[in-house]
Amino acid sequence: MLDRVFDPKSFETNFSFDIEASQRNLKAEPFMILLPPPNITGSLHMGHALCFTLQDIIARYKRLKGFDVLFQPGLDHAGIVTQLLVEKKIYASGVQKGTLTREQLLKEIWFWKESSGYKILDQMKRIGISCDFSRLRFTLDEDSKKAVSKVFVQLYKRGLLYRDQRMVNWDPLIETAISDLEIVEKEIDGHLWHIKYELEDGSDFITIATSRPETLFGDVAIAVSPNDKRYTRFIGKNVKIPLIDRIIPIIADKYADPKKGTGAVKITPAHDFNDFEVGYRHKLPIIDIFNTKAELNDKVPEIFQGMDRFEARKKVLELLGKKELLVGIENIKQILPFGDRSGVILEPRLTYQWFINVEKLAKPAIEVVKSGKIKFIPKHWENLYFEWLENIRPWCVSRQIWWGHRIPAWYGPNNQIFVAETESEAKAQAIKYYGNNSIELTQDPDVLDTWFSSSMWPFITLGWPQQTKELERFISNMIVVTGFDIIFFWVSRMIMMSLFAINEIPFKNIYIHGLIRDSKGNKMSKSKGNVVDPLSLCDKYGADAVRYTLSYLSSPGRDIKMNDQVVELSRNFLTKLWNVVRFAQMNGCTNDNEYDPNKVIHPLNKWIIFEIKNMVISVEEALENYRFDDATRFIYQCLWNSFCDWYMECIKPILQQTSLDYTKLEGYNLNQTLLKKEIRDTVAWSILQFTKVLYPITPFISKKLSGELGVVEISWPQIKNINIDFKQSIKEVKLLQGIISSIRSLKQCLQMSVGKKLNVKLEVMDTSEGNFIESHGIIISTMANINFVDSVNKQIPLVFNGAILHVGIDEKVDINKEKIRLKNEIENFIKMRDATIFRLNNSDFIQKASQNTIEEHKKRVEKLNDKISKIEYIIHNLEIIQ
RNA sequence: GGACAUUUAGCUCAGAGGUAGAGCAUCACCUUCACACGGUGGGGGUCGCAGGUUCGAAUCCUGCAAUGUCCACCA
Repeated sequence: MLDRVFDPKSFETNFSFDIEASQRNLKAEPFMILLPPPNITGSLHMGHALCFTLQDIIARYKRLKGFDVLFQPGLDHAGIVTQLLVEKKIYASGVQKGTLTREQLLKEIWFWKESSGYKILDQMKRIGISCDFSRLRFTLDEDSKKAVSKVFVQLYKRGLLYRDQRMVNWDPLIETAISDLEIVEKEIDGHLWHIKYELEDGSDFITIATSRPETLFGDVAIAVSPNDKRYTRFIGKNVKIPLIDRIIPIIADKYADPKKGTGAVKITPAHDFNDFEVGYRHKLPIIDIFNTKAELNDKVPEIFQGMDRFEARKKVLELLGKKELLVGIENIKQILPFGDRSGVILEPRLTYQWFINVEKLAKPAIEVVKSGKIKFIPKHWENLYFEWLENIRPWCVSRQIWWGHRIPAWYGPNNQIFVAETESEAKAQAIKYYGNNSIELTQDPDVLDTWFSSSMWPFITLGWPQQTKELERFISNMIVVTGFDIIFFWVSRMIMMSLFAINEIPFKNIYIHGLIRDSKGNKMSKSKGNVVDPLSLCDKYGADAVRYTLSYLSSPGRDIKMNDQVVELSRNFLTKLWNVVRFAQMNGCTNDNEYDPNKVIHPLNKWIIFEIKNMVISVEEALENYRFDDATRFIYQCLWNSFCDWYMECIKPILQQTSLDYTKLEGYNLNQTLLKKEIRDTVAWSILQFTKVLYPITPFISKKLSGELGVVEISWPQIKNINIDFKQSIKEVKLLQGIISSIRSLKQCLQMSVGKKLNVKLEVMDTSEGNFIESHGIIISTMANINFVDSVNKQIPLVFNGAILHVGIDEKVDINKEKIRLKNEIENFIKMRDATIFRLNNSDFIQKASQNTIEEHKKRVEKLNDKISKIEYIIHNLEIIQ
């Protein structure tokens, strides 16, 4: 017997889903869910919980539907993040910065990974994610390394990957290049300083505006617009750079915008993307004044050398001020690029890096989505995908850090590059090239962008480059579930790489879920302190409640506002379910394998079977379309409104009765014992259907409760074989519900004294409905809390098909309220009826509306007329009493 | 500057060319034997605004507004 109190902690931790997650059926249709590998530095946040839960719902549903499901977990080595974290730890322990060798650092990181890198997997298990943990993959394991090298070489051989000296975004804290996607732009309050540059001969000066005065040491020209009359006379003359008096030319270039600043702009090719372009056009030199940490180098006067860029700015301004060359300061809003990992302002920097010419890879990737081979759900995310791919720029894939896939490129003495999967192959190439086998090769010190290996995740997890059975079976039969924020980083690159490396689409569907927000709709962030921790929610309400909430709130294209209150709702629902099973146990309802829903006789049983069948069909349809919200809602409504509020309440009086016998009734042929047995079996059967459809969403409680009723293995409901004719039963139960609701409303309106039962005289017409009402009187009297009597004095008649219920009322009761209520009701019905009649009288409507619609309208008028006349009858009688 | 999304009850959100929905909150009543994390009965909305298409628009189209997000640019 279940505990009186529903406490998820009492059973959730007892369950493990490892076995079913690893069970495979090679004869069944394959289906894979591509789990985005969390970082080894990660711990489970709400976004993970959402993403993984939705995937787990799909995985479990597909398993129940008989698919061969592969749901494989993985971990991402997360280059920069992990290296920063471990370095910080090492430095905190007293090690001097910069003294660590590459080998020492890598050893420390591997050690850290083995001791703390698996935390998130346990947290995933806590929320019931049923991956096959025996197939765990890591983006930096040996097989991944082989695959990464192979693809790198392929790209290189096809000319899609190259090494080049170009301007890149440089992170001076981590001292590495990063890709365009790793930039976060932030608006800050900045200044525009106006600085005088004197002409070489001292005869005049030109004033430029800059937000970065410290870069003047790297200036190589002043540019003005060729159309700017203010400056025409300066073009071709030379100026002296303030403080250092180096001579540079004034040039005309369309880049200089007369409307911006002073119209004259200093050109510093080494430290600005646009200036680099201008410098290139005018064949100007490039003077890089920073080291890798963005400290000033030996290209500047000695007092500035080694100075940080911001310190240098202050000093430059101070000196300019003293020389009266600083002639104005404007306050401006600036949008500056920050490193998303380091949080510092990035510097444009000219370096040698490896780039992928993604433009070529993008074309087929656009095509597979345009042609519908790959679908985004919701569809509108395609726009974002296309927009990015159509304007894509080369992807800088090299990083000047140590933790990651080492670039498989080696350099000979004259810097000749040898790209190969292994060092010995590179060596072989070198021997051929130099005709000499005593050549020393040095491997490129850099590693690849973490997203390079992530982009290969769909096929490296399946064993590529080996042609495994899994690869053949599951590639292209996948769904990926993720957030919109990594469509660029991950999704699009996986599509490009799969098409390139294995010539297959990696997956068919991309489900893009919403963003988790706090209850006010703000993004969750540590700095705001509004982060909701999924694991503490699990501790408070249970993992099932958290999962249920996420599923319930996952409407396509909408963000999820998460707070305790919504999880409470889920917990309440699960409590309800828990108590339903307690009821079943108290009434001896357990699973009977002989039970056949097609053979039930009692209309209530037929009706609830019908309701459940419909619910299952709806849930299936919803899940097939990834409408987790709908699926959850259908189950909720069926369990709570149909099963608990009506079915269970109706059968209670029957189970408690000792003298009820349906054998007399035509077509029933149910004696007391058989009837109760049929009800108990239907209760158990119904609950089991609920545990089945809920299993993908709330696996813990489903498993627990199903077990309580004697079923250990959970399967998807078999409802296709249920083919009884429900029509009559639905009609009867609706009649029953109508009668009960009417009496309840009436009673409430009359404000009868607490707990007092109404006396009702039942007048039965000799019809099947009449007989039905009479024989189910026990249900009506219990549910509506009335006594059936032979006669009543002062009464209100309630008219139904087949019977009139004369509701006896107290002499003192004020029936005016009831009259007002009924008059309002009748007014509404009349309005509705007249609107419908008006439409039917409209010749355009009759001509143009569909036949079905017209029929519906006619039926509606009939029904409304019937209701109206019944209420009129009651009002008429009320007036007589008065 | 460009694009996308959102706008429906006090709140959170479904819906959708033909009678405006749910949960929470609210009001009234009820400790009845599965459940007060419960039950019963109520109240509450010109579906952001303005046009258009249609017999009929909350729903389709156009424009606008507000909010959010992304991309691009900025001396």
